[in-house]
Amino acid sequence: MVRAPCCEKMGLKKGPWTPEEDQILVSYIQTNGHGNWRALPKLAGLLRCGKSCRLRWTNYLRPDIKRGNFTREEEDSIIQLHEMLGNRWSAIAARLPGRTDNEIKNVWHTHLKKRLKNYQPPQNSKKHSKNNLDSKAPSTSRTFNNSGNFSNIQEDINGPVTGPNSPQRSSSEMSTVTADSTAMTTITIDNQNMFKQLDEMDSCESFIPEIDESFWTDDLSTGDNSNFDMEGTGEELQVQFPFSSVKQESMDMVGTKLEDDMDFWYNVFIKSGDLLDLPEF
DNA sequence: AAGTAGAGCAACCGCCCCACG
DNA sequence: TCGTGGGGCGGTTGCTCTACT
Repeated sequence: MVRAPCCEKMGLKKGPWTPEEDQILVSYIQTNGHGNWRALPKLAGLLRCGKSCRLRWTNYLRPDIKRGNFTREEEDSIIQLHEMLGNRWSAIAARLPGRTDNEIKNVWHTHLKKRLKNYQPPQNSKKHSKNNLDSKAPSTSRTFNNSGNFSNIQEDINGPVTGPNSPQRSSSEMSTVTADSTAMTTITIDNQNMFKQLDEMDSCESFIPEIDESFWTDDLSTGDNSNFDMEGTGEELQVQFPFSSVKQESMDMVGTKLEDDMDFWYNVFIKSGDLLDLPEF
């Protein structure tokens, strides 16, 4: 069955909104609320479809929208959240008060992608052959490199990571930390668990610590290996950073800024999986 | 000053999810 | 249980502005 269009095309206006239309929409919603978007334009006397009204309201007219340029902090947050959530713009927007998904999406495509590209070093894609990755596995393989950046190898191969309810997700819950002897440590993340964790953390505003580039380039550039005390398990996990990184001393996830940051990544990369499969280093 | 290219951004399109009857 | 419609989301388009030649 062919679905009827969301609005009658004939006679309805498209394109940029005029100040008069904005005024009508705002005053109507302030008086009556938006209720049924499809019925709203008729009731308000607008020659627009409900979808257009909803978009205009949510992306531009809503009183709680923060206008103006994005701050460096906001941009950093977007980058971090995008690493975790992928193109789930609404989920990212939910963590940035006053910003809309559309705005974030635009900023990403116009500014941040370029910004990331500028310091994204070349990857050795041979290290991540498709054979090494279950094509149906709900995981994203991220590779730390010498600059401390990481890229989404799995996304490169299988397309973008989808949301937590995507039917493409399988029930596989394996998380792995692997390393080769040359240059990179690859951490395969179970997205299903990760998203579940993120959803659980929605209410925790302090979930994401401030991490700037110096976290990677300064703090993690002095050591060789690191021992992580697995939180709550008493189990010690040795993670080798072949880019000669992390401080030698044992880290207990509390205290210094470095340790707080590692706690964050520990939550994202390690704790998100139920199993750790640690091959020999 | 005029033409062109690129960037930025608002808005649209089409698909998907979910509530409801 | 299934069909339907509304709302939400991500991708894309196209207009406007600005910088450059």
